[in-house]
Amino acid sequence: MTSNPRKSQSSTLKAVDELRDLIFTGALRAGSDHLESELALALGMSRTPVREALLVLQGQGLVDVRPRKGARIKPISPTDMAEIYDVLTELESLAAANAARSAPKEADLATLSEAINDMDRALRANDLARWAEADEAFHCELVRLGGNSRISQIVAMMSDQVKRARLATLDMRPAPTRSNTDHRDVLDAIRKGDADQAQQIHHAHRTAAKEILIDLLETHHLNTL
Amino acid sequence: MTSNPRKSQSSTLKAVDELRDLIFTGALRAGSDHLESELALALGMSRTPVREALLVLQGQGLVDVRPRKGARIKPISPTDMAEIYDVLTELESLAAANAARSAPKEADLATLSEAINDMDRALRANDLARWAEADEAFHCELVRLGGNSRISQIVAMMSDQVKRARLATLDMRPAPTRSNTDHRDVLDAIRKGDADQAQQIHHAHRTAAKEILIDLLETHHLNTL
DNA sequence: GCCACATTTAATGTATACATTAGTGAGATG
DNA sequence: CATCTCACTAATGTATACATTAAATGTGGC
Repeated sequence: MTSNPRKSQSSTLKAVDELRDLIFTGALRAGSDHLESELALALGMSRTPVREALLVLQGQGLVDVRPRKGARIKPISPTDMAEIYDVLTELESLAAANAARSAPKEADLATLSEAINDMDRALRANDLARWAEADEAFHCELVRLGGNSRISQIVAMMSDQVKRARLATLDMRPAPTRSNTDHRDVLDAIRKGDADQAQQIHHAHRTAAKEILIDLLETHHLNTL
Repeated sequence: MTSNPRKSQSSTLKAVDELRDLIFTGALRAGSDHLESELALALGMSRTPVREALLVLQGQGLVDVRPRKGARIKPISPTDMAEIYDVLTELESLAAANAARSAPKEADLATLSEAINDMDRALRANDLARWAEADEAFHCELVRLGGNSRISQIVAMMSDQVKRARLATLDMRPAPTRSNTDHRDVLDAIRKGDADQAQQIHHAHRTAAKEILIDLLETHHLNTL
């Protein structure tokens, strides 16, 4: 029973998935233009599902569909990064507060705790890619615990928009050891049910991350990642 | 030169506009299902642009496309309302703070000020529909002044999701006179450049609105607006 | 009379043909 | 030589034909 659930997906959904992958990995470079027919050929399907997929991706802020110029893979500027991190900061820390207020049982915090441990292990192994993965899992789970599905959705969308830029700058950043202390502190605050503290710590955590990233982009003149 | 810009729009965009109108006015009732072919017939176009429009509307959280059951107009429950207002509260008050920090000139605040006056006039004339319109203009402009385009986008999307429910409950609510004092206070705080105060007042303003609405929905058992 | 299964059907999913149109470049013209 | 026009091209936008498939319906066996 190793059936691949993707097998039964519609071409449109497959196109969305595959295009997202191509965008995240940089196979479709930021700022580049792509005709519908070109993408259809590459994905082995007709233009119809590709068009539909591009509409979806446009809704997710990943591409701009520009008639007769092709779909442009949206680049991320330092300004974009600042906008997105401001949204993430605000909504994630609200989620952290709500998570604390919801008085979760220890079992509910297992995933969060595991993500923190994963980050520790990844850091010790100097495996930044794996650290990034666990970091994303942490933030995703934290927001889920907040219990607001719209916040989860928005945070996922904003995270996707900066995913490429985050990966590209991963090895330019100082080792995120401080980051993990923050994560543990947030978890502790949630355990204690201290909503204000959870919110405050997470807010500071994200604000710091924002500043590091923006500085990085600006000093390296990375204006279109 | 009274050319209608809509005239040149694609069918897909026209379909998006028209379907949104039908949803907001309630012509397409919350919770109802609609086949692609039915909508295509109603809009006088083929299924292709209707399908594309439905994908866009699904991205905006206004419909759910469910294979073989038709597109369902998403209803709003009290829980949805709470989720959405929490997002609006958080992001709008951040925008208010940023607007205050941006030290806008008086001319930049003209639209905001005008919206407040409109609300006053509408209240005196007992014209709730016009008050609602001006209220929306106020919130929209406030967020625009915050200078974060993603916040504008998200706020617009969340507002759209509750638009029907807000209109439907308009004449059940107490006269929003307190609301307008809040608006003026927020504007004053922005004028003074007091970011914290702007944020705090607006936060309280939205939180109060949330509680009034949720109470209303629950006492009237309006579970699927 | 009820359940399992085949058959039908109605809706979506996809490909393709066709219509439309923005951009391009050649040629004429000042 | 610059520029304007017009036809052409290539891309999107739209309709339609066709493939697929989930649900509904009926049929036979038990």
